[in-house]
Amino acid sequence: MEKKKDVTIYDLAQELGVSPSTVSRALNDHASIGKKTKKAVRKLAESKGYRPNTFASSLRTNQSNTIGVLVSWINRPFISSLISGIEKEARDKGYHVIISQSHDQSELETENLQALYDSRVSALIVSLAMETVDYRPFDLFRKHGIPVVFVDRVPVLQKIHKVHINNFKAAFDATEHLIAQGCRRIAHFGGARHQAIYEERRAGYIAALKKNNIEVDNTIILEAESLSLEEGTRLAEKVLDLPIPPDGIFCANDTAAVSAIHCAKVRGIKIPGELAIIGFNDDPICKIIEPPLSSIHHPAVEMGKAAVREVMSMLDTAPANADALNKEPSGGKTNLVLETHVVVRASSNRLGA
Amino acid sequence: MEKKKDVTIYDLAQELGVSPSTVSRALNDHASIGKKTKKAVRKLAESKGYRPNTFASSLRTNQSNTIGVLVSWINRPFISSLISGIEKEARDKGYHVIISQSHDQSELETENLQALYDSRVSALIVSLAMETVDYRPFDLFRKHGIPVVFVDRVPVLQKIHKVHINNFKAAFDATEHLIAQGCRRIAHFGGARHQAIYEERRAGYIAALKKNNIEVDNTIILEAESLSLEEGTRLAEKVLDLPIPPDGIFCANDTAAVSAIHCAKVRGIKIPGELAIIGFNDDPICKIIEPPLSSIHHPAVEMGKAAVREVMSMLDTAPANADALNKEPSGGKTNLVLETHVVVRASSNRLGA
DNA sequence: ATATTTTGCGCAATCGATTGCGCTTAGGGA
DNA sequence: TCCCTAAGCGCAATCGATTGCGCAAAATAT
Repeated sequence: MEKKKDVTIYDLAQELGVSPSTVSRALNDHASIGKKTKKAVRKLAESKGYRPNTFASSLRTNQSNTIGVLVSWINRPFISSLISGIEKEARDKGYHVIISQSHDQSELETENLQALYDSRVSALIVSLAMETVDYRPFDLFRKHGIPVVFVDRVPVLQKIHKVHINNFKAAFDATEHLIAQGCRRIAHFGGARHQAIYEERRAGYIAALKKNNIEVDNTIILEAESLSLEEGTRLAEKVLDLPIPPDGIFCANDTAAVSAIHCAKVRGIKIPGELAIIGFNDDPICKIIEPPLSSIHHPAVEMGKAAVREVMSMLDTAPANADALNKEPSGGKTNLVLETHVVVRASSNRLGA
Repeated sequence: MEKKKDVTIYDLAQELGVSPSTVSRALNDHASIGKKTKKAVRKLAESKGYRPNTFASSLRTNQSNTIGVLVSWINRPFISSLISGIEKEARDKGYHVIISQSHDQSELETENLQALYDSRVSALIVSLAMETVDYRPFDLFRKHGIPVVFVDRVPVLQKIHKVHINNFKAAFDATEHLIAQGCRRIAHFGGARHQAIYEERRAGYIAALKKNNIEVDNTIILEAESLSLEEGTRLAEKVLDLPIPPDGIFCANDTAAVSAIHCAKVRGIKIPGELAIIGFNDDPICKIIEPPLSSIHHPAVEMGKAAVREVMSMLDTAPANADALNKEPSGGKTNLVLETHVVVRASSNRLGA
């Protein structure tokens, strides 16, 4: 076993008979170093297998070239695709990605926030925990000029950077789709209303009803904590037990929609004939379940990439956080809205178009 | 906006009238510091919101408290659960997790390996890319005494640390289950054979046939590159087009099994009556598809956690990689095999047990 | 009361890369 | 030929935490 001490710029400097500063600048393509010197340094660095010590560099420059990612659960279809996109885009730009999950709990979220801050991430990409209503923990980053970009589950604040979709419109479209299929009594299974995305989906749903002169009936507008399979089942049974059950359901996620389909099938209710159903997210299960589930397609991977690009541009304009004293650090705002569209499948297709 | 210079141990030292060394040792609970001093230091650190600079610490100690994770694709059910487990266990032990994906390409895998090495991860957890047959790039870590633990898709080497399942047995069980259900002509959809897990599953399948005196027919043992939905469909059509189609299929993953189910249904083949099917992984879709898909349950989250625990114990026994000169660094080996079990669902349940 | 440990801390070097400032030398202009 | 500019590099400090060695004061032994 070799004792393989890593080679440093000092080793290179000594071997070339120049100073470490020169080596450093040569490697960083600094303007004040001669062509031939640069070439020589790089060649030797290459041949000796020099690898910069990122700790030393980070210590000096106080930046890590790392993007922190904070999400609820990694093992959810939408989130894992989001992260996949983030990782790819970030790595292409020479950044590392360090992840952590909040398990949808605000407390864990705050802890992880602190940990990510401690590890001096260059920037942060966040999809909020379901519980979160207090955004103050994020000020830690704002105060230090560290870019924060929210994705999907974004706070209801104006002066922040966010990458998301138009939930109102998507929900509106989904609902109008059901209406177009002839539904006149449409239920809605939503998520916690303090989370903007769910409130907006609900609002879009209601707007669509109103526009089409359909009465808004609160007895068929239900709210779930987590929209899990179990909760979906509970909600589905609730509305199907009603004296006048709905003839359509718009679910704020696919999981609950799947439960609804199961429930309906168990009861012998015809889908979409007697009950049309549409979900949200376009998870893989949509194509698997029977009947295939209509849904709102969500550009997960692209959202991840877009978030990274957003982070990069923020990093460019508001450089080192050491300079963050005078200029409002991430004072600007962005509101990147990605496109969604209704994916019509058998669960809601009555017209057979 | 505050200029908020981070507080350092020097600040604390000055304010307390002690030396930085004392502060450092007090914070690290070093034995040679008095009780009262420790208490005082900690209290001040707390009140001033001191946060250690991990770069400085890492530079000095040459270790990052970070675990690198290298997988094929993050957005796959099994992998995302694996990572979820890794993240949780690692963070509980004060480690960060930095992830990267190989997209199942050896080249990208090697690149990411280098990047992870450059970022001086304390240890590495890997699930191989489908393509990978050359394990030499991993020597980089071995040579420097950095623990490497392989998970699930592990190399066919002896002297390494791995956490996986008994693929042979799982496949054997799956196949025997089909046999027990009365199947006598069982097809197998496998993955690339140079990947041990697929070769083992294939071997387990064959062993089960032989043990039950069933002829091994190579025309119904197929191999796929990636076992995707599309490939699954292709393979399914191939065997169902045969003069004597199979009465059972054991798929090396659930995705391909889902395709098989679809194909069979399209052709009006009764499942499980005329064709019993079992998959592998127990992905969420198993419960969703109709009929529900039997599968091999894979403890994904637990595998992730186990891998982290394994890494930790390696870190304990073979401490700093600076000492790695004399003692064979990660010279030992581990072969942690987690339990799997057959989950019987309708797709293979002919006896109605 | 003197000698000997033990306890508690400080000094200063170190980890490797970065960078402001200044010096040297080559080249151009008058 | 002399002065000046700019190109090309080096010096040394710096980032913040860690640690081997050494010293002084307090505690215990003789």
